[in-house]
Amino acid sequence: MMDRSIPDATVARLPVYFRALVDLDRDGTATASSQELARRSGVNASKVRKDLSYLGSFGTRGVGYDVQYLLFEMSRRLGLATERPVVIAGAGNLGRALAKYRGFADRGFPVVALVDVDEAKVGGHVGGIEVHALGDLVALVRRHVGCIGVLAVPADVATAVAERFVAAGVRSLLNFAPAIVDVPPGVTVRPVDLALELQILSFYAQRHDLSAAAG
Amino acid sequence: MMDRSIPDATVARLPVYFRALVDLDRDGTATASSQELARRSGVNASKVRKDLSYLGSFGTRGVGYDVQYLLFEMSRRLGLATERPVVIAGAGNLGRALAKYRGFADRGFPVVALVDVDEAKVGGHVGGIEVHALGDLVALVRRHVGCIGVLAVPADVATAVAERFVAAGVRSLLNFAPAIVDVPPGVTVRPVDLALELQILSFYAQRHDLSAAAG
DNA sequence: ACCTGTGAACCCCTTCACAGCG
DNA sequence: CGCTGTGAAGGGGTTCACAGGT
Repeated sequence: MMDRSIPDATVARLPVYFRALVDLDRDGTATASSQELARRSGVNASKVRKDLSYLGSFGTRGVGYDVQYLLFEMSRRLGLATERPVVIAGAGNLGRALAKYRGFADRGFPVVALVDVDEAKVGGHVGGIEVHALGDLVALVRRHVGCIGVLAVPADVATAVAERFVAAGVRSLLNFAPAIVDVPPGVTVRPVDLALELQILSFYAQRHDLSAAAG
Repeated sequence: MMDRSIPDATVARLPVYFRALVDLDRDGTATASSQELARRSGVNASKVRKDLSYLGSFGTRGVGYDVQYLLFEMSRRLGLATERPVVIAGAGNLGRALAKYRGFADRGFPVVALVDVDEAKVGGHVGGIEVHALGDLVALVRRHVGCIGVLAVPADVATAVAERFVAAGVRSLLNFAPAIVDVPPGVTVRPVDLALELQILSFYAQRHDLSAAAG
Protein backbone atom coordinates (compact mmCIF):
# COMPACT_ATOMS: atom_id res chain seq x y z
CA MET A 1 0.00 0.00 0.00
CA MET A 2 1.03 3.67 -0.27
CA ASP A 3 1.63 4.90 3.24
CA ARG A 4 1.94 8.58 4.22
CA SER A 5 1.26 9.35 7.81
CA ILE A 6 1.14 6.34 10.06
CA PRO A 7 -1.54 6.63 12.81
CA ASP A 8 -0.21 7.56 16.24
CA ALA A 9 -1.70 4.41 17.73
CA THR A 10 0.34 2.36 15.28
CA VAL A 11 3.53 4.34 15.89
CA ALA A 12 3.23 3.59 19.60
CA ARG A 13 3.06 -0.14 18.84
CA LEU A 14 5.87 -0.40 16.30
CA PRO A 15 8.55 -0.50 19.01
CA VAL A 16 6.65 -3.33 20.68
CA TYR A 17 6.79 -5.35 17.48
CA PHE A 18 10.41 -4.39 17.11
CA ARG A 19 11.14 -5.81 20.55
CA ALA A 20 9.32 -9.03 19.65
CA LEU A 21 11.31 -9.30 16.42
CA VAL A 22 14.61 -8.81 18.25
CA ASP A 23 13.65 -11.67 20.56
CA LEU A 24 12.64 -13.90 17.65
CA ASP A 25 15.87 -13.13 15.85
CA ARG A 26 17.93 -13.96 18.92
CA ASP A 27 16.08 -17.26 19.15
CA GLY A 28 17.12 -17.95 15.58
CA THR A 29 13.59 -17.82 14.18
CA ALA A 30 13.63 -16.89 10.49
CA THR A 31 9.95 -16.19 9.85
CA ALA A 32 6.97 -15.30 12.02
CA SER A 33 3.26 -15.10 11.33
CA SER A 34 1.14 -12.15 12.40
CA GLN A 35 -0.32 -14.53 14.97
CA GLU A 36 3.08 -15.22 16.51
CA LEU A 37 4.02 -11.54 16.54
CA ALA A 38 0.66 -10.75 18.10
CA ARG A 39 1.19 -13.25 20.89
CA ARG A 40 4.59 -11.79 21.70
CA SER A 41 3.29 -8.22 21.57
CA GLY A 42 0.12 -8.53 23.58
CA VAL A 43 -2.21 -7.52 20.75
CA ASN A 44 -4.30 -9.40 18.18
CA ALA A 45 -3.20 -10.62 14.77
CA SER A 46 -5.45 -8.24 12.83
CA LYS A 47 -3.84 -5.28 14.45
CA VAL A 48 -0.35 -6.55 13.68
CA ARG A 49 -1.17 -7.02 10.00
CA LYS A 50 -2.86 -3.64 9.70
CA ASP A 51 -0.01 -1.90 11.52
CA LEU A 52 2.70 -3.56 9.45
CA SER A 53 0.81 -2.80 6.25
CA TYR A 54 1.43 0.90 6.92
CA LEU A 55 5.14 0.23 6.45
CA GLY A 56 4.62 -1.67 3.22
CA SER A 57 3.92 -5.23 2.06
CA PHE A 58 6.70 -7.12 3.72
CA GLY A 59 4.99 -10.42 4.44
CA THR A 60 4.66 -13.51 2.32
CA ARG A 61 1.16 -14.97 1.99
CA GLY A 62 0.94 -18.45 3.30
CA VAL A 63 4.24 -18.04 5.18
CA GLY A 64 4.49 -14.93 7.33
CA TYR A 65 7.09 -12.22 7.78
CA ASP A 66 10.84 -12.61 7.35
CA VAL A 67 12.16 -11.66 10.78
CA GLN A 68 15.46 -10.15 9.69
CA TYR A 69 14.00 -8.24 6.76
CA LEU A 70 11.23 -6.81 8.91
CA LEU A 71 13.77 -5.91 11.61
CA PHE A 72 15.78 -4.03 9.03
CA GLU A 73 12.78 -2.17 7.64
CA MET A 74 11.46 -1.30 11.07
CA SER A 75 14.76 -0.04 12.41
CA ARG A 76 14.98 2.14 9.33
CA ARG A 77 11.48 3.53 9.79
CA LEU A 78 11.94 4.06 13.52
CA GLY A 79 15.20 5.86 12.91
CA LEU A 80 17.16 3.27 14.85
CA ALA A 81 19.84 2.76 12.21
CA THR A 82 22.19 4.94 14.22
CA GLU A 83 22.47 5.51 17.95
CA ARG A 84 20.67 8.53 19.30
CA PRO A 85 22.37 10.27 22.23
CA VAL A 86 20.46 11.26 25.36
CA VAL A 87 21.09 14.30 27.54
CA ILE A 88 19.52 14.22 30.98
CA ALA A 89 18.57 17.42 32.79
CA GLY A 90 18.54 17.03 36.55
CA ALA A 91 21.12 15.05 38.54
CA GLY A 92 18.79 14.29 41.43
CA ASN A 93 17.71 10.80 42.43
CA LEU A 94 15.84 10.13 39.21
CA GLY A 95 18.35 11.71 36.84
CA ARG A 96 21.25 9.83 38.39
CA ALA A 97 19.29 6.59 38.28
CA LEU A 98 18.47 7.04 34.61
CA ALA A 99 22.12 7.80 33.89
CA LYS A 100 23.15 4.53 35.51
CA TYR A 101 20.34 2.52 33.97
CA ARG A 102 21.76 0.19 31.32
CA GLY A 103 18.42 -0.18 29.55
CA PHE A 104 18.95 2.98 27.52
CA ALA A 105 22.42 2.36 26.12
CA ASP A 106 21.60 -1.32 25.57
CA ARG A 107 18.89 -0.34 23.15
CA GLY A 108 20.71 2.32 21.19
CA PHE A 109 20.29 5.40 23.36
CA PRO A 110 23.58 6.18 25.10
CA VAL A 111 23.36 8.78 27.85
CA VAL A 112 26.11 11.22 26.95
CA ALA A 113 25.68 13.90 29.61
CA LEU A 114 23.85 15.15 32.65
CA VAL A 115 23.20 18.81 33.35
CA ASP A 116 22.23 20.41 36.66
CA VAL A 117 21.86 23.89 38.13
CA ASP A 118 23.59 22.85 41.35
CA GLU A 119 27.20 24.03 40.98
CA ALA A 120 28.24 21.51 43.63
CA LYS A 121 27.23 18.65 41.33
CA VAL A 122 28.90 20.05 38.21
CA GLY A 123 32.10 18.27 37.30
CA GLY A 124 31.06 15.13 39.13
CA HIS A 125 30.38 11.80 37.47
CA VAL A 126 27.44 9.39 37.62
CA GLY A 127 28.08 5.95 36.22
CA GLY A 128 30.91 7.34 34.12
CA ILE A 129 28.83 10.23 32.79
CA GLU A 130 29.88 13.78 33.53
CA VAL A 131 27.60 16.35 35.14
CA HIS A 132 27.68 19.67 33.29
CA ALA A 133 26.37 23.13 34.12
CA LEU A 134 22.96 24.02 32.74
CA GLY A 135 24.66 26.74 30.73
CA ASP A 136 26.57 24.10 28.78
CA LEU A 137 23.35 22.76 27.30
CA VAL A 138 23.71 24.58 23.99
CA ALA A 139 27.24 23.28 23.48
CA LEU A 140 26.22 19.73 24.45
CA VAL A 141 23.27 19.67 22.10
CA ARG A 142 25.39 21.05 19.31
CA ARG A 143 27.96 18.34 19.89
CA HIS A 144 25.36 15.56 20.00
CA VAL A 145 23.21 16.22 16.96
CA GLY A 146 19.68 14.85 17.07
CA CYS A 147 19.86 14.04 20.75
CA ILE A 148 16.87 13.42 22.99
CA GLY A 149 16.42 15.54 26.11
CA VAL A 150 15.22 13.97 29.35
CA LEU A 151 13.53 16.14 31.97
CA ALA A 152 14.34 14.73 35.40
CA VAL A 153 13.91 18.06 37.16
CA PRO A 154 11.33 19.32 39.70
CA ALA A 155 7.87 20.07 38.29
CA ASP A 156 8.10 23.81 38.88
CA VAL A 157 11.10 24.24 36.60
CA ALA A 158 10.20 21.62 33.99
CA THR A 159 8.83 24.12 31.48
CA ALA A 160 11.80 26.47 31.86
CA VAL A 161 14.28 23.63 31.32
CA ALA A 162 12.25 22.34 28.38
CA GLU A 163 12.48 25.78 26.82
CA ARG A 164 16.25 25.73 27.18
CA PHE A 165 16.39 22.33 25.49
CA VAL A 166 14.21 23.58 22.65
CA ALA A 167 16.21 26.79 22.29
CA ALA A 168 19.34 24.66 22.06
CA GLY A 169 17.79 22.73 19.18
CA VAL A 170 16.36 19.61 20.83
CA ARG A 171 13.19 18.31 19.14
CA SER A 172 12.43 15.27 21.31
CA LEU A 173 11.81 15.35 25.04
CA LEU A 174 11.00 12.68 27.58
CA ASN A 175 9.37 14.36 30.55
CA PHE A 176 9.51 12.66 33.96
CA ALA A 177 8.39 15.79 35.83
CA PRO A 178 4.78 15.69 37.05
CA ALA A 179 3.84 18.76 35.03
CA ILE A 180 2.48 19.63 31.61
CA VAL A 181 5.23 20.88 29.35
CA ASP A 182 4.00 22.49 26.19
CA VAL A 183 6.36 23.08 23.36
CA PRO A 184 6.29 24.72 19.94
CA PRO A 185 5.18 22.76 16.87
CA GLY A 186 7.82 20.40 15.57
CA VAL A 187 8.90 19.38 19.06
CA THR A 188 7.60 16.14 20.57
CA VAL A 189 7.20 15.55 24.30
CA ARG A 190 6.33 12.22 25.83
CA PRO A 191 5.23 12.41 29.45
CA VAL A 192 6.19 9.66 31.88
CA ASP A 193 4.65 10.30 35.29
CA LEU A 194 5.29 7.28 37.45
CA ALA A 195 3.04 8.28 40.35
CA LEU A 196 0.28 8.92 37.85
CA GLU A 197 0.58 5.33 36.66
CA LEU A 198 0.17 4.16 40.24
CA GLN A 199 -2.95 6.32 40.58
CA ILE A 200 -4.44 4.69 37.51
CA LEU A 201 -3.70 1.27 38.99
CA SER A 202 -5.27 2.45 42.22
CA PHE A 203 -8.47 3.37 40.40
CA TYR A 204 -8.84 -0.05 38.81
CA ALA A 205 -7.97 -1.83 42.05
CA GLN A 206 -10.63 0.14 43.87
CA ARG A 207 -13.19 -0.44 41.14
CA HIS A 208 -12.51 -4.15 41.30
CA ASP A 209 -12.84 -4.17 45.08
CA LEU A 210 -16.08 -2.23 45.02
CA SER A 211 -17.71 -4.48 42.43
CA ALA A 212 -16.55 -7.51 44.41
CA ALA A 213 -18.14 -6.05 47.54
CA ALA A 214 -21.35 -5.27 45.65
CA GLY A 215 -21.54 -8.64 43.88
CA MET B 1 -25.52 11.75 35.57
CA MET B 2 -25.53 8.03 36.41
CA ASP B 3 -22.06 6.70 35.77
CA ARG B 4 -21.16 2.99 35.63
CA SER B 5 -17.98 2.20 33.86
CA ILE B 6 -15.80 5.18 33.13
CA PRO B 7 -13.99 4.91 29.76
CA ASP B 8 -10.34 3.88 29.97
CA ALA B 9 -9.26 7.03 28.18
CA THR B 10 -10.95 9.09 30.88
CA VAL B 11 -9.47 7.02 33.72
CA ALA B 12 -6.00 7.72 32.33
CA ARG B 13 -6.69 11.45 32.45
CA LEU B 14 -8.26 11.71 35.91
CA PRO B 15 -4.87 11.71 37.66
CA VAL B 16 -3.77 14.54 35.39
CA TYR B 17 -6.74 16.62 36.51
CA PHE B 18 -6.03 15.58 40.07
CA ARG B 19 -2.50 16.91 39.76
CA ALA B 20 -3.82 20.18 38.35
CA LEU B 21 -6.29 20.47 41.22
CA VAL B 22 -3.58 19.87 43.80
CA ASP B 23 -1.59 22.72 42.25
CA LEU B 24 -4.61 25.02 42.18
CA ASP B 25 -5.39 24.22 45.80
CA ARG B 26 -1.82 24.94 46.86
CA ASP B 27 -2.07 28.29 45.05
CA GLY B 28 -5.17 29.02 47.13
CA THR B 29 -7.54 28.98 44.17
CA ALA B 30 -11.09 28.15 45.29
CA THR B 31 -12.81 27.53 41.96
CA ALA B 32 -11.63 26.65 38.47
CA SER B 33 -13.41 26.54 35.12
CA SER B 34 -13.09 23.63 32.73
CA GLN B 35 -11.04 26.00 30.62
CA GLU B 36 -8.53 26.59 33.41
CA LEU B 37 -8.31 22.89 34.23
CA ALA B 38 -7.84 22.15 30.56
CA ARG B 39 -4.96 24.57 30.27
CA ARG B 40 -3.22 23.02 33.25
CA SER B 41 -3.82 19.48 32.00
CA GLY B 42 -2.83 19.84 28.39
CA VAL B 43 -6.25 18.92 26.99
CA ASN B 44 -9.27 20.89 25.77
CA ALA B 45 -12.18 22.14 27.86
CA SER B 46 -14.77 19.85 26.25
CA LYS B 47 -12.81 16.83 27.27
CA VAL B 48 -12.47 18.06 30.83
CA ARG B 49 -16.21 18.59 31.17
CA LYS B 50 -17.07 15.25 29.60
CA ASP B 51 -14.54 13.43 31.74
CA LEU B 52 -15.66 15.08 34.97
CA SER B 53 -19.29 14.41 34.11
CA TYR B 54 -18.56 10.67 34.46
CA LEU B 55 -17.88 11.28 38.14
CA GLY B 56 -21.08 13.26 38.66
CA SER B 57 -22.30 16.83 38.38
CA PHE B 58 -19.83 18.64 40.56
CA GLY B 59 -19.60 21.95 38.75
CA THR B 60 -21.66 25.11 39.12
CA ARG B 61 -22.97 26.63 35.88
CA GLY B 62 -21.71 30.12 35.36
CA VAL B 63 -18.94 29.58 37.92
CA GLY B 64 -16.88 26.45 37.48
CA TYR B 65 -15.73 23.67 39.79
CA ASP B 66 -15.02 23.99 43.51
CA VAL B 67 -11.38 22.93 43.73
CA GLN B 68 -11.48 21.37 47.18
CA TYR B 69 -14.74 19.56 46.63
CA LEU B 70 -13.55 18.16 43.32
CA LEU B 71 -10.25 17.14 44.93
CA PHE B 72 -12.15 15.26 47.58
CA GLU B 73 -14.42 13.51 45.11
CA MET B 74 -11.57 12.60 42.83
CA SER B 75 -9.33 11.24 45.54
CA ARG B 76 -12.27 9.11 46.63
CA ARG B 77 -12.89 7.79 43.13
CA LEU B 78 -9.21 7.18 42.44
CA GLY B 79 -8.88 5.32 45.71
CA LEU B 80 -6.36 7.81 47.05
CA ALA B 81 -8.07 8.31 50.40
CA THR B 82 -5.53 5.99 52.01
CA GLU B 83 -1.92 5.35 51.15
CA ARG B 84 -1.24 2.35 48.97
CA PRO B 85 2.02 0.50 49.68
CA VAL B 86 4.40 -0.50 46.90
CA VAL B 87 6.57 -3.60 46.79
CA ILE B 88 9.40 -3.56 44.25
CA ALA B 89 10.75 -6.77 42.75
CA GLY B 90 14.34 -6.45 41.61
CA ALA B 91 17.06 -4.60 43.51
CA GLY B 92 19.13 -3.82 40.42
CA ASN B 93 19.85 -0.33 39.16
CA LEU B 94 16.26 0.46 38.37
CA GLY B 95 14.70 -1.13 41.44
CA ARG B 96 17.09 0.63 43.79
CA ALA B 97 16.50 3.93 42.00
CA LEU B 98 12.76 3.58 42.33
CA ALA B 99 13.13 2.73 46.01
CA LYS B 100 15.08 5.94 46.58
CA TYR B 101 12.82 8.06 44.39
CA ARG B 102 10.77 10.38 46.60
CA GLY B 103 8.10 10.91 43.95
CA PHE B 104 6.24 7.77 44.99
CA ALA B 105 5.95 8.34 48.72
CA ASP B 106 5.28 12.04 48.19
CA ARG B 107 2.14 11.18 46.30
CA GLY B 108 0.75 8.52 48.58
CA PHE B 109 2.60 5.40 47.45
CA PRO B 110 5.23 4.49 50.06
CA VAL B 111 7.73 1.84 48.97
CA VAL B 112 7.61 -0.67 51.82
CA ALA B 113 9.94 -3.37 50.56
CA LEU B 114 12.24 -4.64 47.87
CA VAL B 115 12.61 -8.30 46.97
CA ASP B 116 15.45 -9.93 45.03
CA VAL B 117 16.65 -13.42 44.15
CA ASP B 118 20.25 -12.52 44.86
CA GLU B 119 20.95 -13.76 48.39
CA ALA B 120 23.87 -11.33 48.65
CA LYS B 121 21.45 -8.42 48.42
CA VAL B 122 18.93 -9.79 50.91
CA GLY B 123 19.07 -8.08 54.28
CA GLY B 124 20.59 -4.95 52.79
CA HIS B 125 18.90 -1.57 52.70
CA VAL B 126 18.23 0.91 49.92
CA GLY B 127 17.19 4.35 51.02
CA GLY B 128 16.00 2.93 54.31
CA ILE B 129 14.01 0.13 52.68
CA GLU B 130 14.94 -3.46 53.38
CA VAL B 131 15.72 -6.00 50.67
CA HIS B 132 13.89 -9.29 51.25
CA ALA B 133 14.19 -12.72 49.67
CA LEU B 134 11.83 -13.47 46.82
CA GLY B 135 10.33 -16.19 49.00
CA ASP B 136 9.12 -13.58 51.45
CA LEU B 137 6.78 -12.12 48.84
CA VAL B 138 3.68 -13.87 50.15
CA ALA B 139 4.28 -12.65 53.69
CA LEU B 140 5.01 -9.12 52.51
CA VAL B 141 1.90 -8.92 50.39
CA ARG B 142 -0.19 -10.31 53.22
CA ARG B 143 1.21 -7.68 55.56
CA HIS B 144 0.62 -4.81 53.09
CA VAL B 145 -2.94 -5.36 51.94
CA GLY B 146 -3.85 -3.90 48.56
CA CYS B 147 -0.27 -3.16 47.65
CA ILE B 148 1.01 -2.52 44.15
CA GLY B 149 3.79 -4.69 42.73
CA VAL B 150 6.56 -3.16 40.65
CA LEU B 151 8.48 -5.33 38.21
CA ALA B 152 12.04 -4.02 37.98
CA VAL B 153 13.50 -7.36 36.97
CA PRO B 154 15.12 -8.60 33.74
CA ALA B 155 12.71 -9.21 30.85
CA ASP B 156 13.25 -12.97 30.80
CA VAL B 157 11.96 -13.45 34.34
CA ALA B 158 9.27 -10.74 34.31
CA THR B 159 6.40 -13.15 33.71
CA ALA B 160 7.59 -15.59 36.38
CA VAL B 161 7.88 -12.82 38.97
CA ALA B 162 4.51 -11.41 37.95
CA GLU B 163 3.00 -14.83 38.56
CA ARG B 164 4.47 -14.89 42.05
CA PHE B 165 2.99 -11.46 42.75
CA VAL B 166 -0.39 -12.59 41.51
CA ALA B 167 -0.24 -15.84 43.45
CA ALA B 168 0.54 -13.79 46.55
CA GLY B 169 -2.62 -11.76 45.97
CA VAL B 170 -1.39 -8.63 44.18
CA ARG B 171 -3.90 -7.22 41.69
CA SER B 172 -1.98 -4.20 40.37
CA LEU B 173 1.39 -4.34 38.66
CA LEU B 174 3.65 -1.71 37.18
CA ASN B 175 5.95 -3.39 34.69
CA PHE B 176 9.28 -1.79 33.85
CA ALA B 177 10.64 -4.90 32.17
CA PRO B 178 10.73 -4.74 28.37
CA ALA B 179 8.45 -7.74 28.01
CA ILE B 180 4.76 -8.51 27.70
CA VAL B 181 3.38 -9.79 30.97
CA ASP B 182 -0.04 -11.30 30.71
CA VAL B 183 -2.05 -11.89 33.79
CA PRO B 184 -5.38 -13.47 34.74
CA PRO B 185 -8.59 -11.41 34.64
CA GLY B 186 -8.97 -9.09 37.60
CA VAL B 187 -5.28 -8.18 37.60
CA THR B 188 -4.14 -4.93 35.96
CA VAL B 189 -0.69 -4.41 34.48
CA ARG B 190 0.59 -1.08 33.26
CA PRO B 191 3.69 -1.32 31.10
CA VAL B 192 6.38 1.35 31.36
CA ASP B 193 9.15 0.69 28.86
CA LEU B 194 11.49 3.65 28.88
CA ALA B 195 13.56 2.65 25.84
CA LEU B 196 10.33 2.14 23.94
CA GLU B 197 9.37 5.74 24.67
CA LEU B 198 12.70 6.85 23.23
CA GLN B 199 12.05 4.77 20.11
CA ILE B 200 8.71 6.49 19.63
CA LEU B 201 10.44 9.87 19.96
CA SER B 202 13.02 8.67 17.48
CA PHE B 203 10.31 7.87 14.95
CA TYR B 204 8.75 11.33 15.14
CA ALA B 205 12.16 13.03 15.05
CA GLN B 206 13.04 11.11 11.92
CA ARG B 207 9.68 11.82 10.30
CA HIS B 208 10.15 15.52 11.01
CA ASP B 209 13.65 15.48 9.55
CA LEU B 210 12.54 13.65 6.41
CA SER B 211 9.63 15.98 5.72
CA ALA B 212 11.93 18.95 6.27
CA ALA B 213 14.38 17.50 3.77
CA ALA B 214 11.60 16.82 1.26
CA GLY B 215 9.94 20.20 1.60
C1' DA C 1 -23.22 37.12 30.65
C1' DC C 2 -20.99 32.94 31.89
C1' DC C 3 -19.98 28.17 32.37
C1' DT C 4 -21.59 23.42 32.99
C1' DG C 5 -23.61 19.12 31.32
C1' DT C 6 -24.75 16.41 27.44
C1' DG C 7 -26.93 14.59 23.14
C1' DA C 8 -25.32 14.20 18.55
C1' DA C 9 -22.00 14.37 14.89
C1' DC C 10 -17.71 13.25 13.73
C1' DC C 11 -13.49 10.85 13.43
C1' DC C 12 -10.06 7.61 14.33
C1' DC C 13 -8.95 3.10 15.42
C1' DT C 14 -10.08 -1.63 15.88
C1' DT C 15 -12.03 -5.75 14.28
C1' DC C 16 -14.12 -8.51 10.84
C1' DA C 17 -14.13 -11.09 6.85
C1' DC C 18 -12.48 -12.38 2.66
C1' DA C 19 -10.11 -11.82 -1.74
C1' DG C 20 -5.56 -12.72 -3.36
C1' DC C 21 -1.32 -14.92 -3.46
C1' DG C 22 2.15 -18.48 -2.35
C1' DC D 1 -4.50 -25.02 2.61
C1' DG D 2 -2.24 -21.01 5.12
C1' DC D 3 -1.40 -16.44 5.87
C1' DT D 4 -1.15 -11.73 4.23
C1' DG D 5 -3.22 -7.41 2.87
C1' DT D 6 -7.19 -4.61 2.96
C1' DG D 7 -11.88 -2.78 2.10
C1' DA D 8 -15.88 -2.48 5.06
C1' DA D 9 -18.25 -2.61 9.30
C1' DG D 10 -18.25 -1.55 14.03
C1' DG D 11 -17.01 0.74 18.42
C1' DG D 12 -14.97 4.18 21.31
C1' DG D 13 -13.48 8.60 22.08
C1' DT D 14 -13.34 13.42 20.81
C1' DT D 15 -15.40 17.54 19.51
C1' DC D 16 -19.31 20.34 18.55
C1' DA D 17 -22.99 23.06 19.79
C1' DC D 18 -26.48 24.30 22.62
C1' DA D 19 -29.93 23.73 26.22
C1' DG D 20 -30.07 24.66 31.03
C1' DG D 21 -28.86 26.62 35.25
C1' DT D 22 -26.56 30.65 38.13
